[in-house]
This record gives sequence, structure tokens and C-alpha cells, in this order.
Amino acid sequence: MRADAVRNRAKIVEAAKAAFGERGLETQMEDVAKRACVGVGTLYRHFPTKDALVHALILDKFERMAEVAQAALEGDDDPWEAFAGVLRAGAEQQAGDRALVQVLAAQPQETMRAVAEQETKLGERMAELLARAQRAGVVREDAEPDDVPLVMCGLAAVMQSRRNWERYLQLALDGFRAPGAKLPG
Amino acid sequence: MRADAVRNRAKIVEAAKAAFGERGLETQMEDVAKRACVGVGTLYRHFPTKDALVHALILDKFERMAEVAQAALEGDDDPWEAFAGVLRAGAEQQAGDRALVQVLAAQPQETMRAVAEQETKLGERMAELLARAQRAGVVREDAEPDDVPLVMCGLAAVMQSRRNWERYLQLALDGFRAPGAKLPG
DNA sequence: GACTATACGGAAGACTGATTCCGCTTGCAG
DNA sequence: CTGCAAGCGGAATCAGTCTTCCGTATAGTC
Repeated sequence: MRADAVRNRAKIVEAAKAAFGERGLETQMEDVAKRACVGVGTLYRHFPTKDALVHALILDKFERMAEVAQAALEGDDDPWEAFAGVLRAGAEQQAGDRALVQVLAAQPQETMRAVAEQETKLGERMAELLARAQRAGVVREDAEPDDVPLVMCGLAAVMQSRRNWERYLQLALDGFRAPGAKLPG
Repeated sequence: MRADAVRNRAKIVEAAKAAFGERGLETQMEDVAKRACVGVGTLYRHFPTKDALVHALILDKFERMAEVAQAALEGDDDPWEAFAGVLRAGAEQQAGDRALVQVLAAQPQETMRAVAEQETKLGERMAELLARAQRAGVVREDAEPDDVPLVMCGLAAVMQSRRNWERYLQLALDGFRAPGAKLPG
């Protein structure tokens, strides 16, 4: 690959992250190109369609989240903090990326398929974090691994509607907390 | 207004409810017209833009919900059932209308403005139902009126992503339930 | 320094779907 | 029964974006 091509690809990815993060999916390809100081033709040589570009960005976010979950599994936070921390990190991630929020709230079939592998990995790690927290008695016994994406999906909609998502997250965490456990951290 | 115009308007509204309910906002004006056995021109004489049509449908849903809430205020269900019943009714309403779900999940500024009045009315009634339930000790003291739209908004996203919304609703209701109160009904 | 495979820019094309327009039809008042 | 204003159908138009195309420029090689 030619040096300038490498440089341009990097510029495009940066520009796309910024543009889609701010404006969401209705961002136009030309805007991305302009931000990257590149022609649309160049943009299309690197990503054959708008969808492909979006998928790449979303995939990246999921990979990052899966890493965060892995770190939590290996870290030495107490079980509650490990679990809640990942949820909070996910929320922050969403808060800074309108396109991600739109995708999570609407879950277009195809986009999700492109991300399936990382999603599974993330899901498994969250399941383990959840199980540990349950064994420690700080999360309700009847919480299920599938409750996590349920909550994150709802969070996306709350963010999109510019409502108080911090409050939503707090309520959700409260919901996971075991009845007997002390005030959540 | 001429008799055939009245008839057509009714057909259009019916057709639009069905079409937008099934296919959501990406429903095309021509589809609505076809369903109503009417030309697009006729459709546009009754509703000047697609947005106007959607707003009318959404407004109708909100009015209906406000009525449901009013009925709950006047009915003789116990405070928990009155409160939870309206939430469940709202969920059912959403479950049958993809366009409504899309609007609730994304809350396009303009659509919500068109519905503001009914939304306020509904909000006030829910607030009263919530307050009654709190006085009866069956809902958490720290629940707030604004938590309700938060939850319903999240529900919309969960539905859109074809996840288990009944589970989500159950978790949300559990979240409202006072810690001491018996198993929710 | 010359050559060529790569890569670039951005105007033009293609598509999709909303909206307009206008000649034809029809309800209904007189 | 007539006249015509109100209403109708749907082809044509318009608009907004994605995507393609191709003449031009350039990195890397000999």
C-alpha cells in the first residue's frame, strides 16, 4: 500500500469517527471526505459503501468494549464495581457517539450481523462478571445475562431523546443490585 | 365537506394506521394511498406532508393513552394496579405500532412538539397515579414522575431491537416497586 | 529522470421517495 | 337536469444522497 494511501485511510477513519460521533448516521459521505481533506472518490476506495464505513466504526467500539470487559475480569475491583464499571464505561462510550446510539437503539439487522462476533465475546464476558457479582451476593439472583443488553439498548433510546440518561443508568444499576446489599457504589 | 371526501379521509387514516403500524416510518406515501384505494393526490389533499400524517397518528395514540390514564385515575383498581396497568397498556400500544416505537425511541424534535400538549396531560396523570401508589407504600419513595417516560423510551428501543420487551417491562415495574412491598402483581 | 501502477478529486449519474400539477370526475345546490 | 366547485388520480417533477467514473497527479522503482 502506498504511503499516501495509508495516511489518507487514517485521516478518513479519524474524520468519520468525529463526524458520525457528532451528527450520527445522517452524516453525509461528502462531509466525512471534507473533514478528512480528501475527495469522495478516495473515501470510496477505502470503504466501498457508507454502510461498510459505519460497520467498521461500530465494530471498533464493540472491540473496545470487549477489551474493557476483559480488563474488568482480570482487574481486582470488587465484583460489584467490576460489573457496574463496565456498564458505566459502555454508557460513556455511547454518550460520545451519536451513530452508535442510533444503531443500538434501532439495531438494523445487517449492522448487528457485522458485529456479531465481538458482541458475543462481550456478552460472554459480561455474563461472567454478572455471575461473579451474583456469587458475591451483590446482584439479584434472578438477573440474567440477557438483561444487560436489554438495559443498554434502552439506554441508547434515552440518550437519543436527550433525557436524563445518568438517572436511567442509576435506576438500571439499582435494579441489578441485590435487595439485601448496601447502597450501591 | 363533500361526502366522498369524508369517506376518503377515513379510509386514509385507517390505511395509514395499518401501514405505519406494520412497517414503521419508512412506509411510503404511495403505499398508504394504495391501501386506502386512493391516489397520492388525494392523500396529499388531506395531509399536506408525510410528517403531518405521522403527527396526526402519533397524536391520536397519545390522546388514547391520556384517556387510559384518566380512566385509571377514576377507576377503582388498587394504586399499584392502576399505575402498572397504564404502563402495561402503553407497552401494548407500542407493541402494535412500529412507527410509534420509532418516534419514541428517537424523539424527533418536531414530532414531539406536535404532541406536546397531550404528552403533558398524560404526564400529569401518570404523576398523580405514581403519587397515589407512593402514598400507598407500594412504589419506591424515590421514584420520580420523570422516570416514567424514561422507562417507556427505553422500552421503545427494546421493542425495536426485537428483544424480550416483556422481560424489560417486568424489570422496570420491579424497579418501581417499593422494597418492602410484596411480589408485584 | 523516466515510467507505471496506484491513488486522487470531484463532477456527473443513478436512485429513492416525497410532493406538485393539472386534466378529468363527481357530488350536490338550484 | 345542469352547472360547477370540490375532489380525484397518478404521471411528472424535484430534491437529497449515495456511488461511479475518468482524467490528472504522484509514490516508488529502475
